[in-house]
Amino acid sequence: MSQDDVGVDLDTSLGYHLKQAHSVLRSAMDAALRPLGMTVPQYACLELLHQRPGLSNSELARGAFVSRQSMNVLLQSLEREQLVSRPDQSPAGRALPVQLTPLGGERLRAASAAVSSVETRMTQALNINQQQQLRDLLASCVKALSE
Amino acid sequence: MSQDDVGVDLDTSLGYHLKQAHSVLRSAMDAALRPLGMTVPQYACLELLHQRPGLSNSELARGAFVSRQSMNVLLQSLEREQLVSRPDQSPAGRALPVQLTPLGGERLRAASAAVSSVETRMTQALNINQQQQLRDLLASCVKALSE
DNA sequence: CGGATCTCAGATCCACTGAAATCA
DNA sequence: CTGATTTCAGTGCATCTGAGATCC
Repeated sequence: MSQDDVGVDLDTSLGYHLKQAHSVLRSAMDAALRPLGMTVPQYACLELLHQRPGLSNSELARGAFVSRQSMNVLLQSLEREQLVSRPDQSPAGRALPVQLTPLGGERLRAASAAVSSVETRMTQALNINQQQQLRDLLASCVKALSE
Repeated sequence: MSQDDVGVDLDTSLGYHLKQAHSVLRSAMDAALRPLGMTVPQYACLELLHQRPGLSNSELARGAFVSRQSMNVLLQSLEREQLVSRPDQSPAGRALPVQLTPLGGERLRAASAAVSSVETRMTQALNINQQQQLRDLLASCVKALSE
């Protein structure tokens, strides 16, 4: 467990810190959503739909950082649970706009509260400026890697 | 795609930015390691072993943020490829200390170079102070969530 | 390009066994 | 000192999720 050997690369690697933070946050969100019978990808999908109603499967997949296939099976399960609805026929083109049902909105409120408390806990040691800094720095990294 | 509706929560959510950054970085690392025939978890395991030789399966799992079982099958594949070695019998207790083989060290060097170039690309828009800030802010989040 | 299905690899959960440390 | 309890390591099994390829 000691780190007094040659390799301290991990401690200076941004990628490692990013991976660690993501892992810890993911675990905390899992734990917070489990009592509600919801998974993190499901929550992400519902949250996305709340803010951008009528997104297609592919758009939801991109927004939730999963593949189209994964989002499709996820949507099927959400449809079975009556949390979202899709028309049988596409109104234009091939995309089927997904809508949040009233029940879906209800479940989302509870899930949002749980997730918000996790995020609050995560950022409790950071002031407003630091939170903004962190968002900006992460956005810079994303932008640099996407170019 | 427009975001002129009520929900802008995603843009202010640290969790979303974290998820996005992690996703983009993961994709970039996947792409960089693919030509070398290596996956991200494999690289993480080798890098960890390089810096802390003799770690056990469980310790490697914690360090790479995967389950013990996943790390175990990963180690089995690395053993088949002669990149790591484990004694048949445990010298003490039940833990089998894992060692990097010369071939493993060789492959790791190439993989490290590929990953480093990705990390450099990611942080090229950030100066030294900003990189340190980002590490510190992420560490604060991890610490807050772990308490 | 978007949607749906099939198939496969990867990861996790659950449970069991074994060994070491700790304590009554 | 001994024996019970706790903790942690490794492994196999069943299962689930996610991604790729393909077709429409």
